[in-house]
Formats: sequence, structure tokens, C-alpha cells
Amino acid sequence: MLQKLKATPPQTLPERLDNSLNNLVGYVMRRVQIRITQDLTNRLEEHDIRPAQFAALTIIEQSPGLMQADLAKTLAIEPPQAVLMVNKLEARSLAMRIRSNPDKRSYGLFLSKTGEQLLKQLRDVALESDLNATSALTSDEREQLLTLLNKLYGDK
Amino acid sequence: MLQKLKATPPQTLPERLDNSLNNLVGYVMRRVQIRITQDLTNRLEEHDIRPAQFAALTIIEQSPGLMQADLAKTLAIEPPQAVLMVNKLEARSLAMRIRSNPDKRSYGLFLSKTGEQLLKQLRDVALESDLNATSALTSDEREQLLTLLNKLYGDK
DNA sequence: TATTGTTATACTCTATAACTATA
DNA sequence: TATAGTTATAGAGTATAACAATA
Repeated sequence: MLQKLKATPPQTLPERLDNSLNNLVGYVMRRVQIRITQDLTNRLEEHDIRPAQFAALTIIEQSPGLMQADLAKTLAIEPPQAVLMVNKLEARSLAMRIRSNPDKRSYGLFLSKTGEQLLKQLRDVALESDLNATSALTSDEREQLLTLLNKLYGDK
Repeated sequence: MLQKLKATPPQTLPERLDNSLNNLVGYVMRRVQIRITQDLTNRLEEHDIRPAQFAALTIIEQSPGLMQADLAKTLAIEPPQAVLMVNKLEARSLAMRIRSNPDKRSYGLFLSKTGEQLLKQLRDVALESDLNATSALTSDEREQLLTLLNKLYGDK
């Protein structure tokens, strides 16, 4: 009898707050993110490009002449990592370092013509991959997701 | 004149479809995910526990007696990785392998009393971290995000 | 023969310290 | 002295091949 009275206790906590990992945004997001990245990695593989390299090419195109330090900060990687990344892009003649600044310690980073042309293709590949990896969502839901994610990242 | 007539072309593509990385769910999600994981890693550090170990403890608690192969599959890691993980948990007496199955090749994995008690604390830490890392969202928005993420992961 | 768990190994990604050349 | 870029190195995390014990 007493037990029955307690069967529906006041729901003070949000519905999802049980003991499962599925209620942690970080955990669920990690699983999803791994899957999305895998799809992109596979598709970029035939161009011998890693997702991070694609991001670097995009950033250089959007801010031609930027310094390596700026590239590192934008990609949230350490300067030594940026060196290796730019080395590879330069070795493939996709981007180049040019000593153009008044400060002769720094380089300006630019895309080559080849880099621009490749990036144009990669953009299509990346968008197709991203739409495919999120095809379980409607177009509206995908927009909502992007809005929520950008809101989470917004106030760095 | 002609230009003016073309000024507002039919909007066939979604609004966000420009050339930016910010329109790729995978890219934006990666940045967010790194930040959330960093917060959790920092908070678990004082317990000398990595996020993956926390997940392993949770899974073992939810399915006591499971085999290492099952743990590996649930965590989406390779069997050799599961070995190292269970080794560490066992070395700290948080979990244990018990030859309980009819199939004598496999172990059953169980939490120790210590493991259960620690996990109880870790759950609070993890939830607090997750809520903190998503504090830019309202409670409703966070639920929306979880729903969208689970929808993305749903049909494995 | 196939499977569970294991060992050994290697490859990627990432982080830090120390060096160089300019400022 | 401080900063941009670089080198060297080490630590995670992850993936694969090969082996032992059991099925």
C-alpha cells in the first residue's frame, strides 16, 4: 500500500537524468563525431588529404597571407604541428610560404593555383560527406544542430 | 538593369551553404567535442581516471559479468585496447576478471566494491562537467541537442 | 577450424622543451 | 628580452599481426 503510493514520485529532475552515458552530451557527441570524421577521412583519402589538411587549406584561402602562428591558433593546434602541416602542403605544391611581411621572422601563407583548384573539389567532397553523415536528420534538424553547436562554441 | 533583375536569385540551396567550415557539422562538432572532453578530463584527473575508463566502469556496472569482447564492442575499441584498459582497472582494484563463464576462454567483468563507490562519485563529476560544458544552452536546448545526436547515432 | 584474450609493434596525433633568426 | 618558426622527442590513442588457450 505504502509502496503503491510512492510509485509515481515527484519528477524533480529532467527526464533524461538517469545513470546512463547517453545523457552526457560529451559522450554521445564523441561517438557521432568519430563516425562523421570517418566518413570524411574515407572520402578525402583518394585525394591523399587528411581532414585537418582540408581545414588548413580552407583557412589559408579565407585569409591569404596569414602567418603560421595564426593558422595554428585558428586550427587550435600547436605551432610545431602547424610546421609539419605546412611542410606537407608545400611539398605537394598546394600552398607556399612567402617572406612578404615587414617582420622577416614570419611567413605569409598562400594557396598555389593547384591548391585552389584542389580545394574547390575538396569542398564538394566535404559537403557531400557531411550531408551524408547527417542524412538521418531533416534539413531543418541539421540547421538546428548547427545552430546549437555554434552556440556552444560561440563565446570561446 | 539586367544585373538588378538577377540580384535576388532563387534560393535553391539552404541558407548556410557557403564555403565556410562552419557549415560542416563534423568540423563544428569536433571543436565543441574537444572542449567538452577537456573539461571532463580535467575534472576526472584528480581521481586519476580517463574519460574512457569512466565509460568502461559505467558499462561494466550496467552489464556485470560481460566479456572483454563485449566491452570492446560497446566502447568501439579494439580488443587489445580493452586488455590494457581492464589491466589498469584491475591494478587499481576497481574491477576484476572472473572466470565464471562455461566458456573458459572468456572472463566475466565485474566492479569491485571500491569501483562501485568510486563510480558513484564519478557520475556526479561527469554530469556536472557536462552541464557546465553545455551551460551556454538552455535546458530545453540541451535536450534538443541530445535528441538530435541520438538520432544521428541511432540507426548504427 | 574458429574464437577469447593476449603480446608486440607501429602509426597517428598531440604536447613540450630547446634551438635559430629575427625583432 | 621577446617572438616566429623550427627541431627533436615523448606521450597518448589507435590499429594490425601473430600467438596461446580453449572451443
